[in-house]
Amino acid sequence: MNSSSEPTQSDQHRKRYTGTLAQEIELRWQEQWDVDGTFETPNPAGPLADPEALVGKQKLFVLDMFPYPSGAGLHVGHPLGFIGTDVYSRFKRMTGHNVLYTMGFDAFGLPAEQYAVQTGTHPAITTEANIANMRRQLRRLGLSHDPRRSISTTDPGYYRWTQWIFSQIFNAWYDTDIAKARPIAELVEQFEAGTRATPDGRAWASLSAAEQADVLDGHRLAYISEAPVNWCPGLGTVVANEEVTSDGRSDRGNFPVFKRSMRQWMMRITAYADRLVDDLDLLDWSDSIKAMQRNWIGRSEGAKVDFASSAGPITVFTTRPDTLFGASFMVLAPEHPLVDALTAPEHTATVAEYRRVAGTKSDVARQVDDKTKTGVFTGSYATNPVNGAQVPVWIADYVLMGYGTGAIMAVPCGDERDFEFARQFDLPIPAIQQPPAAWFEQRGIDAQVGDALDTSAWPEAFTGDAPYVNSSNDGLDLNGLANIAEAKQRTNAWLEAHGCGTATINYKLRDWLFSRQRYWGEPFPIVYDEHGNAHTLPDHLLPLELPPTDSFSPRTFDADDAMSNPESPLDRLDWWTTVELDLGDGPKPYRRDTNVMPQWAGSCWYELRYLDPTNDERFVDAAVEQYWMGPQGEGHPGGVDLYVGGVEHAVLHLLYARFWHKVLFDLGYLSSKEPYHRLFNQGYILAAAFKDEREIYVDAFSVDEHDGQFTYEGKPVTREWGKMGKSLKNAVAPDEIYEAYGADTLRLYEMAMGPLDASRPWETRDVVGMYRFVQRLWRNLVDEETGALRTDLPELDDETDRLLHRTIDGVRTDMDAMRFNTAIAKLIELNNHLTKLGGCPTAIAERLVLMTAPLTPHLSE
RNA sequence: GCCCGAGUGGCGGAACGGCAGACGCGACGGACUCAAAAUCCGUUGUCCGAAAGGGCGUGUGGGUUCGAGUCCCACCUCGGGCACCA
Repeated sequence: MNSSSEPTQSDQHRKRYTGTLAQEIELRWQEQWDVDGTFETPNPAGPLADPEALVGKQKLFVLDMFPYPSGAGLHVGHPLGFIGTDVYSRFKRMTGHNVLYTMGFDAFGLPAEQYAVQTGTHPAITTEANIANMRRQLRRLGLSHDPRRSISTTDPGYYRWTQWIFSQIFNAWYDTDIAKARPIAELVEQFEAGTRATPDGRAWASLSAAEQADVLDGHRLAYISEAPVNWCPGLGTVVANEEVTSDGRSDRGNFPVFKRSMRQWMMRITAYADRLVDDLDLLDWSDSIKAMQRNWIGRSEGAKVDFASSAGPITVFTTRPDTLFGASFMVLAPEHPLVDALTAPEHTATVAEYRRVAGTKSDVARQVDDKTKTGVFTGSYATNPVNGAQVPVWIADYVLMGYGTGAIMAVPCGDERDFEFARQFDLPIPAIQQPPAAWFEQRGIDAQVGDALDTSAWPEAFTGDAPYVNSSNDGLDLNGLANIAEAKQRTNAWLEAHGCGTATINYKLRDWLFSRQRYWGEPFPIVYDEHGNAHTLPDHLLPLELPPTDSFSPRTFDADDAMSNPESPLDRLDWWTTVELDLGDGPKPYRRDTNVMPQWAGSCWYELRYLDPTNDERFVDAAVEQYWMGPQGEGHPGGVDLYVGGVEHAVLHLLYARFWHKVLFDLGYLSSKEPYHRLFNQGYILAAAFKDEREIYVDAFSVDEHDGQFTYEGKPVTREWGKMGKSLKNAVAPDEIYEAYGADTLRLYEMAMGPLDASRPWETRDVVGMYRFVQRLWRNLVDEETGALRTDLPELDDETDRLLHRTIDGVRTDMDAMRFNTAIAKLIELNNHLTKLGGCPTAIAERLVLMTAPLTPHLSE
C-alpha cells in the first residue's frame, strides 16, 4: 500500500528494507519452514525417531512455561520469554545441538469457563478458537517450534494420561522407611505377610473389606478426606491453600474464602516435604525462588513436648526446647479439642464467648487486626515436665490450630509474642538467660549485674544468644551453657528419656486440595461401588472424556455466603454419573466421581508429553525420556535444560509439578528426579498506565503529555508503571509493529531492551532504533534498487577483520549466556563500522549473516 | 519485622578489580527536499573555557587496594516475597 501510493520513493528504493518488505520476507520464510519441516526435532526412539540425526549432537531441551489461551490474544508483552528461548534455541542448533523446542497450551480452568458462562458459548469451542488464534500469533513471530509436538491439556489424547497419572498416584503410598512412593499392592502384601502391623494390630485377613479400604486410604497419595478446606462461594468451588491470597481471598476472581470442613480429594504432597526442600540444592534456580519454596514448605526442626493436665497430656510443638525452663504458661488455639475439658466451670461463659467471637473472625480478620493480644484463662493448670511448675492454660487466637499442634508453651522472656501476651495479662516472666550488658545499653537501661534478671525492667523479650540461668533439674543442667544447638540436643535427649517429648520436624505445607466443583477440567477416573468404595477406571476406559453438555455453568453463590455448599456441574448429568461396568468381577452399577481436577493438573507433566506426543502405549517412552531429561553425571537430577517463565509460578505450578515428577520417578517411570533443572525467570514488559481522580485506568494511548504533566480529555491523570495488559489499558498489539517494521525488528527490540531477567518499560518510539540497524545491515549487503546482492562491496581490511573476530567471540559468549542485549550491541558496532566502510566485504558477509540469524531469522534467511 | 534483589547521563541500559557511560532512544547541528516525513552525516555525563585543556562524577558515609560502579562494613531509598508459623 505504502509503495504504490508513493510512486517516487518506490521507484528510487524499490527494495529498501521497509515494514512492507519485511512482512513479505517473513511470511515467505514462515511458509517455507513449515513446508520443509525445518524445526522438526528427531527423537532417539518411537514414532519421531531418527537416530542418525542425533549422531554427534548434544541434546538440549528448552522449555517455555506454556500459556493460557486467552481470548484477548497476545500483546507485545507476552512473548518476551518466547523470543528469548527462540533466539537461544536457534543459536544452540547452529552450534551443534539437537534442540527440543515447542509450545503447548494450558487450556483447562476457570477463565475459559467464566468466559463461556458470560457468552453462553461452550468452553470447548472458545478454547479451540483461542488456541488457533494464539498459534497463528506465535507463528508470526517466527518462533522455531516443532509443530508436531504441540499439545493442549484439553486434548483427550493428552488428558487420558493426566487421568492415568492420577490413577498411579491414587494407587501408590509413601514408604517412609525408604523415603519413596511404591504401588499400593506392595503395602497390601506387607499387611498380608504381617511384616507391617495394621493400625490396631489385628491380622489383615480379619479386617472387613471396608476396614481394609480405610487403612489403605490412609496411605494413598491421593485420598478423600473430611478436612478443613477453602470454600469459595463466589467461585462455587473449593480451592487449594496455594490459591488463597494472604488476605484470605481467591487468587482467581478475588472472592472471600472460608475455612469449612468438607469431604474432598487431597494429594499427600506433605509426604514429599523433605525431598522437595532438600532437592532444591540440586537445582540451578535463583535463590529467591528457592527461598519462596522453602518458605512455603516451612520446615522447622524442634520437639513435641507433653504437658500433663487434668484433661490428659497437652502436646505442644516448639523450635526451642532449650527454653523449656522458661515456659510459664500455655496457650491453646480457641478451636483446640481439649479446650472444653480444660475449662473450669466458673470460666465456661467467658471461654465460650471468646471462642464464639474467634469463630466468627475469618483467618483474614485474625491477621488484619493489629497484633494486640487477646485471650482468656481456662481456669486450668498444666505441669511443665522439666521443672514440675504448674502453669496456667489460656486460649488465644494468636495461636493457630492449623500449625504445629494448635498449642504452645509460652516462654515470655524469650519470645516476642509470648512477652506481649504476658504483659497484656500481667503474667510472670521468669528469666532463663542472662542478656549481655550491651543488650541493656542499646535499650537505654542501666542494669546492674544483680538485677539483670528482673524482667520487669525489660522492654521486650530477649531473643539472642546468651548463657542459660535457672535451667536445671535432677538430670538436666543447661546453666552457663551458651550454645543453643547443644542445649536443644540435651533437652531433647532428656525429654525422650523421660517419655514426655520427642525431637520432631514440623511443616507449614499442607496436603494439596485437588478437587474442584467446576466443569472445565479433567474428570476424575474414579467410580464408586454400592458401598461407596472408590475404584480407578482400568486403562482401557481412559480417557474418561468430559461429557458434553450445555449446562456447564457452575453453581455459584453469594460471595459471602459461607454456609452454602458446592455443587458439581457434572452431578446434574444423570446419564453420565450412573454407569454399569465390569471391573473384573462381573458387571455392576457404579457412580462416577463428579469433581474435576484443578487447573494445575495439566501443567504438572506437560514437558514429558512434548517428548513423545503421539505415544499411545505410554505417557512417554522410557528411552526418549532418558535421552531428553536423564541425569547428566553425578549429582545431576536430570530435567529440562532450560525452563523460562515468570516468577508468579514460584510456588504453585513449580511445587506441584515437582511433586508429580517425583512420584513418577519413585514408581520407576522416569530417570529424572526433577522436572526442571535450570529455571530462568524472565522479567516483564512494563508500560505506562494512567489513572484519573477516581483511581480508574484510562486509555493510555489517549493521554497527552505536557511539560511532564499528563492529561486525559483535558483532566489531569497520574502515571504509574505496570505489567502491560488489558486491565491497565496500555497493551500494544504486535500487529502494529509487524506492519511498521516487521517481526525481526520486534524480536530485536525486545531482546535489546535489557537483560532478559529484568523488567523494562515498553517505548514504542524506541523500536525504530532496531529498525535502523536492520535497514543498514540490509543496505550493506543488498542493492536497494534491484534487491540483488551488491557487487560494489569493499575489500576486507585488517581492521575490519579484527573487529569481525572480536565480534564473533563476543556474540558467541553473550548468546551462550543469554545476554542477547549485549550481543546485539556488538553486532550493531560491527555493522556501524561496515556502514562507514561503504558496505560489507564479501569475505565476511556470510559470518555477519550467521551471527544475526538467531535474532532476525527471516532477514538472515 | 524477616528473606531475596536493585540503585550508573534526559530515558532504556553497557562495563574479567584496570580509559565509567558500549549499544539504542531522545535532543541539538548539518545534508537531501519547494517543504515535511523517511534516510544519511556529525555532536551529546556535568561544570569552567573561544579552544587547547582542566575540575567533578556510578544512592550516602567509611574501609581494603598501586587502582573500586565492581570487594568489605554501616546506613538510605526503591522493587519483590513472606508475615502472630510457636
